[in-house]
Amino acid sequence: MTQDTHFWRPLLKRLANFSEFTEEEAETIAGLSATAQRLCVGTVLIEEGDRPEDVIYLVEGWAARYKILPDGRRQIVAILIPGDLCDVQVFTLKEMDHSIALLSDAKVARIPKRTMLQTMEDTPRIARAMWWSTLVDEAVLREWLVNMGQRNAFERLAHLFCELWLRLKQVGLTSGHGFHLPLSQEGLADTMGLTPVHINRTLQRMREERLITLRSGELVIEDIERLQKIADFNPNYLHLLQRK
Amino acid sequence: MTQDTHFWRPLLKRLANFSEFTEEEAETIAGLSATAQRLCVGTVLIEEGDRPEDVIYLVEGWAARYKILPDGRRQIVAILIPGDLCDVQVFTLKEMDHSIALLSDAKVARIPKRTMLQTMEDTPRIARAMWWSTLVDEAVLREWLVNMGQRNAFERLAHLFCELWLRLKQVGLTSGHGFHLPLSQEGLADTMGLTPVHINRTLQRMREERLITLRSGELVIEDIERLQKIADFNPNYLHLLQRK
DNA sequence: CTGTTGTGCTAACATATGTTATTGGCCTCT
DNA sequence: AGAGGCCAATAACATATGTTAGCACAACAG
Repeated sequence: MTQDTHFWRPLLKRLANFSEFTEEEAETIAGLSATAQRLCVGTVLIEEGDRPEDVIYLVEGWAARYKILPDGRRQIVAILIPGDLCDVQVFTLKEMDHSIALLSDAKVARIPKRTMLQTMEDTPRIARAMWWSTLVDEAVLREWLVNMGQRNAFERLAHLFCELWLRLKQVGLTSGHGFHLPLSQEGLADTMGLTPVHINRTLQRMREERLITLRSGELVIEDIERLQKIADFNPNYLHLLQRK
Repeated sequence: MTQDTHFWRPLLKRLANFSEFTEEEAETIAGLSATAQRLCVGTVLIEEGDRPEDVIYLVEGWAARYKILPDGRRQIVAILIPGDLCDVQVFTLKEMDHSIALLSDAKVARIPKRTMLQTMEDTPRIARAMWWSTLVDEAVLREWLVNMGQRNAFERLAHLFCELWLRLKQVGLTSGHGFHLPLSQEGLADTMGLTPVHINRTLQRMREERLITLRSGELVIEDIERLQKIADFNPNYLHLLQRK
């Protein structure tokens, strides 16, 4: 366990796209949990069928929501980055219909059910902001569906990179046009509904065309405008305030 | 405009999967709107970029959420059937990131923003049920993503048919193992991220294998167990009470 | 009655992506 | 220092799905 008062920065930054909080509200959020836990890559946070007793808050590191098919294939249906909450509403649905696991070593905080429900009841503005973030998650799912249904491998990967870059920038985790991407080519494949071999081919082409650099988990987007154009990337679905 | 006291049956049936309502609560829901409007196929209910002032309730007929790409391709990201609400939370996000249009002639009721917000505030149990239904919509999106990412055309279509059958049964719109399917092969293609030609091929194969009959918009599932097995259909994501 | 339009169906061919296999680099463990 | 494991890279080949085109039929409008 570690202590760190800056836990909640990224969440507050994200929610600020919905509404600014007062000092008091920010403190309420910061009071949801004071400690975080270090966990290592691959740790399964929540499993399909579970009825979790906590909301998990991702302080550092990446995680993924995914489903496994009977024959072992895996589809990642969402990527979680620092500042993301795993299912604010986890108590509304009776049972998890998917699993969540860490994509990298990470630091997570747990918010007990009671605390969460009480806070939502006592501070409607915070409750609304949390719901807002759930709705944004849903919007992202819709865009991913468009991505899978209508775009080819090249456009699809480009779109993912554009999205991740914006989301990471929002919480201050980019450096210039680059960021740390803790996903192997197999992880990317499971995200995009493609095979690792084809992800590799596609990455090679992106490098050839001088769109990106990717070495040992560090992605640099060399030409973001062209990448966005290729992906037909329109950030409206992220519902950010600053349309940039 | 027409009057009809049974408007709200399908919605109440659906929400019953979350919680039973008292007589009084049921009346509150029925009081959300007393009139419905007939509209014809293709009518666009809400367009990307809109800031709607009403929640739309689908009384009869089908609708689809979709996004259009710059080159005209369309991806359907959700199918709405009677009893479905178009965005309870429409006022939480500032702007629509997708459109909704009718897939058939339909009857819709409009619930004014004020009424909706007031009801959510006054009757927390109803509010929670509405949120529950939003979460189920999100779960469906996740399953669709798995469908697109991991299943081939045959399995994918099979999965869609299984889902639609269950959802329609829930609101009493099936007859035996059949139901009315107001989607052309092009509509199915836009839903599955495939071409109409390939949808046709796939339907032919389903007929050959005696899985379905489909003639002039009437679908009959001839062997539902086999279809579910092919699709690897697990209804848990619909979060129904009766696991059937 | 006749043109028009939408929809379903089929065929021949094109291509994006999957499959299987091999290789080499880089860690980590012993 | 060697053994084992994970990951990236590449090649040769297989196949699911896309593309383009054409025909038939029903619904509908003039």
